[in-house]
Amino acid sequence: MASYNRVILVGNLTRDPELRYIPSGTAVSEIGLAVNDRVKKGDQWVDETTFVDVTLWARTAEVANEYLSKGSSVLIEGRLKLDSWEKDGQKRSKLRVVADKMQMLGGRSGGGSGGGGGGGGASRGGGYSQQSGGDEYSAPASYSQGGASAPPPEDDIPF
Amino acid sequence: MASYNRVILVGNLTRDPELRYIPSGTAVSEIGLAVNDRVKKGDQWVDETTFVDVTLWARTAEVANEYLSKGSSVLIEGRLKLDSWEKDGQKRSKLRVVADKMQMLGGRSGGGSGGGGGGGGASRGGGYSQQSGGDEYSAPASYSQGGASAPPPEDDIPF
Amino acid sequence: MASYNRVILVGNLTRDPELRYIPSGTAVSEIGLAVNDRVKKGDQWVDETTFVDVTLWARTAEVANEYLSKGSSVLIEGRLKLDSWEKDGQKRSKLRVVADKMQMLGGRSGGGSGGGGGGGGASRGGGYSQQSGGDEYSAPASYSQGGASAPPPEDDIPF
Amino acid sequence: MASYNRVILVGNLTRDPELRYIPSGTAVSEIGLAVNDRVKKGDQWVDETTFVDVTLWARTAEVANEYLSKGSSVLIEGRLKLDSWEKDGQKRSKLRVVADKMQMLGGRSGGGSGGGGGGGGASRGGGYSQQSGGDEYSAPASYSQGGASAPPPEDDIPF
DNA sequence: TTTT
DNA sequence: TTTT
Repeated sequence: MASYNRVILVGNLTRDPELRYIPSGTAVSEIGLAVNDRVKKGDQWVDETTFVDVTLWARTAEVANEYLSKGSSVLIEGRLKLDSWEKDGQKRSKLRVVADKMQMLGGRSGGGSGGGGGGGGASRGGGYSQQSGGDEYSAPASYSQGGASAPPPEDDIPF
Repeated sequence: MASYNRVILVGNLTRDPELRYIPSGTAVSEIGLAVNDRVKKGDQWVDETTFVDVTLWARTAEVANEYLSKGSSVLIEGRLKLDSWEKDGQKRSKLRVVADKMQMLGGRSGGGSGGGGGGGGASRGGGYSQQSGGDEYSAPASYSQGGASAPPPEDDIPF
Repeated sequence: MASYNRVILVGNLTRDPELRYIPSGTAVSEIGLAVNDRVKKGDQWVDETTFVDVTLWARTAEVANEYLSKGSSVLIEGRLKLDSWEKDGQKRSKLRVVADKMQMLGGRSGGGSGGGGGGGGASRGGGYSQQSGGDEYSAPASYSQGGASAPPPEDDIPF
Repeated sequence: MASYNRVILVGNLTRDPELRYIPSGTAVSEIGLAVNDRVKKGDQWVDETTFVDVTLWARTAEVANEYLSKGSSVLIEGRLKLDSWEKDGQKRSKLRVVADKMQMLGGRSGGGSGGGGGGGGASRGGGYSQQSGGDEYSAPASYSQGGASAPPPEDDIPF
């Protein structure tokens, strides 16, 4: 039972974040990440894009919703999670990433949110956070791994 | 295009490795990993198992085939890869891990390898490698990321 | 200001853990880790050992103290931290790792834990945690990153 | 002997890279990284900067030298290495990071190098690499882990 | 469903 | 298809 599960990704959002709240009031956000690797296939290097769905919780979800948009560059640290559900009597499952940390990277800030900003203890550093728009957030441990359990039926999953 | 893609897992094999050789002669091995996390769901800790398919290449594939078996404990470092294929005119895809490194962990050595092994420059350290059965292997960079491209049709994928 | 700091190590303890409590009552434990890499130097592979000091906090510190001993195999996830101090009017500093997670690996259980065992919500799974002694612990976020700051002068660094 | 050694950092260069060539002709570059974490100390969040010296080899070293400068934002993947030397009859040692991969992050591109760039198989993608200056490089396995061994006495460590 |  |  020695186990360890860690994923670290840097990529770009394939769409705007989708934020919702579960009944307990905890925020959840889903983002799609495109990660572009350059890998060796046979004897030549080719670009290969990996699309990964990422779930963010609590404050991290809200920050993502506020500051990220389609195209944003972001670093995600989390773990692999296997979602399972039934469809037409068929068992289906899908790997996703559940984020523990999210770090915006300057690269395509987009419209740049503007207002609000941080609040609470999650804001980072002093003045420079405005200039750069790059901050790291991580949910309190008690939220970071869920809170909701509903396996998303996502009827419209494309694969 | 700033991208980064890294996965680090410790888990147990759900089945014996399956080794094959692609036409170019490069070895490929598939293993199934069960990773047991203890995560917080709402206000209590629950066990959650994530099943991940891992592809190993070249020497690493052969070492896995020789020394690992169902139940073996192993650390895998690699990257997420999205396999895509069509089935009944439907696009399907699935995340897996392509390993760069494999490190056996003492824990359930199973039948214990047996013969020879190692060879070449890949054997690690001196006498202690026998005792522990724990060694780290990584394929040469030129192999580690593929060589074959066939998207496994895997007609019998269970999800 | 975009920053990220992550270290993942598997190695063996170079000495028994040293546990103490800071005034606030939080547990701190120091362990020394030996990490054995096989690296390429010029055209041949050589063994290279890296010695790293690791600080563990709170429950993780206590678990380490109870279950680990010299020689134990362990996986540590944490971050690099630069300790700074003065000695003879000279500024000195030293990198160490502050652990967020600790995962015992079966490999050299040593004298084997013995008493007590887990307690509270931190114990993992059912009966098997006794058998194997391998479990993952992580301190609540509120502890995991410090609380004390005293830069250990460590005059007696062992290398 | 089960060992694993992985460090992943995102930070900013504290100075311009220093490039040199070892007798065999292999390039080596040294960079200083400042990693800004926000960590909990007692009951409040404080900023904490960790300064880390990073060694890059071969093509990665040359790319760093060409595209990075003081202030640049970069992601480094590598391993911890303990350099040891004697000074005044005293054994000294110091942890550094030896990079396997380097990924420039848009954030403070600086003057933007300009000319030439890329070359060979290491250039990434098409036209966009010029625009963004953000690419990932990794040395061939045969270089990535050393070749030279000279332990830098670094009398002038800046902290 | 895909981003740069 | 699941391991401990």
